[in-house]
Amino acid sequence: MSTNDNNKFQAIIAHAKEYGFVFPSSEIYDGLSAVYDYGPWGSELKKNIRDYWWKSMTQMHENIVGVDAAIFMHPTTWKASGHVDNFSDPMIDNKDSKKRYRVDHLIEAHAETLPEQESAALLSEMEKLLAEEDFAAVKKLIEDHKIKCSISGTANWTDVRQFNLMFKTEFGAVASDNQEDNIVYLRPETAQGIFVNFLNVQKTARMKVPFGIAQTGKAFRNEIVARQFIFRMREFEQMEMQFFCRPGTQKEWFEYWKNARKQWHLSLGIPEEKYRWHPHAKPAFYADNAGDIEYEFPIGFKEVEGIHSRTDYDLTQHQTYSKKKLQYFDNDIDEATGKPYGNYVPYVIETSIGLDRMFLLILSQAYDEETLAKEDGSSETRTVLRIPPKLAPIKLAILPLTKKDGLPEIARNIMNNCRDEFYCFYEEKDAIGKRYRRMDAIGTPFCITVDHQTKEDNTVTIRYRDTMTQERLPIAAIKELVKDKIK
RNA sequence: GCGGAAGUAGCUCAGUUGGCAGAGCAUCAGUUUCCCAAACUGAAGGCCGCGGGUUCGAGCCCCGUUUUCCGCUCCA
Repeated sequence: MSTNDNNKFQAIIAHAKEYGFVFPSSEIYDGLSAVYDYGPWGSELKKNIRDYWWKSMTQMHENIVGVDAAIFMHPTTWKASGHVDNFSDPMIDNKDSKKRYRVDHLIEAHAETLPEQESAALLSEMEKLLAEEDFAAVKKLIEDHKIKCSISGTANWTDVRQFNLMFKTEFGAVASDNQEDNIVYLRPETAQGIFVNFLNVQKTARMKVPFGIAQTGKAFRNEIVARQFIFRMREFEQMEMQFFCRPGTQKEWFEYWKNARKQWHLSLGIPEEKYRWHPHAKPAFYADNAGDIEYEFPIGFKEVEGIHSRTDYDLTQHQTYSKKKLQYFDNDIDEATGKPYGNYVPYVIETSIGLDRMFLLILSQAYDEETLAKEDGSSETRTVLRIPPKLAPIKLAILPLTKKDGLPEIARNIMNNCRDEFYCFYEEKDAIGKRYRRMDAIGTPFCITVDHQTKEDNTVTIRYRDTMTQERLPIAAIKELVKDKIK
């Protein structure tokens, strides 16, 4: 990462706050670490990205429908998904080397150096203590076995700490005698809300495999370190689609979605060379193929979207834990046997994109400090957000050149005529140049200016954000022109 | 969580050896302005992150704390 690019990242963060896109959460109380709020133009931009994704998934695919599942889910959901067991790893730090270890990895590595019997005894003791969450005893176990850090060679350890990646909260007003009964989790991914509704959706919307279920919504992960602005937050929004297909066809569907998702990104006019496909060398245990779509942020190539072939893992797990059949009866004829494919648990291809990351992607791609040569030979800087018009928070600014001679009235009429189709913004304060630059800074792609000629022939000028060029056009043509450009 | 740096007006930043809290831009009111951050006049804006300490006196020195950034660490 070059210093320059880091400066650009800092500039984007400052710009996002200054112009009402993203604020630190609870800022008057000194903020809350790694939590952010979206401001007036940020919430519009975020909504537009979400809408664009939603429409491209549901409206544009006859075999994909949406759901909006609750954030709270039955606690067993997370036992079935594996999050309860795999999403909390006790850690320990060596005070000398500052190296952090997962406790189980540290002890297992030591066990491998021991004779078989001792090794087995150590591991069973470790598992017993971890299951009881007796971390003081786990630390004693490490000390008693004189387990050392491979870097510092010392056994100078911190206490064992647990990092639960899922947030817990209490459910219901009255505390139960058994507190465990009251615990619910804030979902760490939206996907499970889709899986548990698999049959509800399939039956009620009369979907036939292959089909997909889309969902957008908040998810929560108590990251050990959450940083880099809105790139890694503890509360974030996902846009996920789970695509259910016949077992054996998952490879071709994986390729299909990998390509389709790439095309979605390119449809926003973002250059292909800013993207990279990163295949996972070792996919998670439940997946048979996985990879990420990475984008070159100012802080380097980072994951924006993951595409995973999740096999039948999730549905099978929920089937086991719920004791409910989660199968699909496929009436299509298998050419190999001449009979219907029959009952099976579908395989799943997941596409999962971070809405906040996509937001940061759009900002990173759009942010530009353009140097303009002035007539007197000097130069000035124009800060402009080249947001794709279809995603821009404000589509059209309507500006009377002066605030008298009846120009504001004409501008107001144009505003009233257009605002039901797209987001318009009216402003009569300050010199026209300053108003143009303010619109540049929040990414408004088009500005209409009403001048004295308007009173004579009902024409106005339209000024384009990216080129700063202007054209004259009749008032009657404005609405269609903008609608066409934001399509 | 560890190490380093930083926190002064809405924003960007000055602030001398420890001696009255400052500028530009932005904001508000008014005048003037016919196309790219215009000019003039005036106004408002501050617990100098927070809490202690040293001192006659602290934005400045010391300790603690918090937030942010950078580097580790972690990451389905």
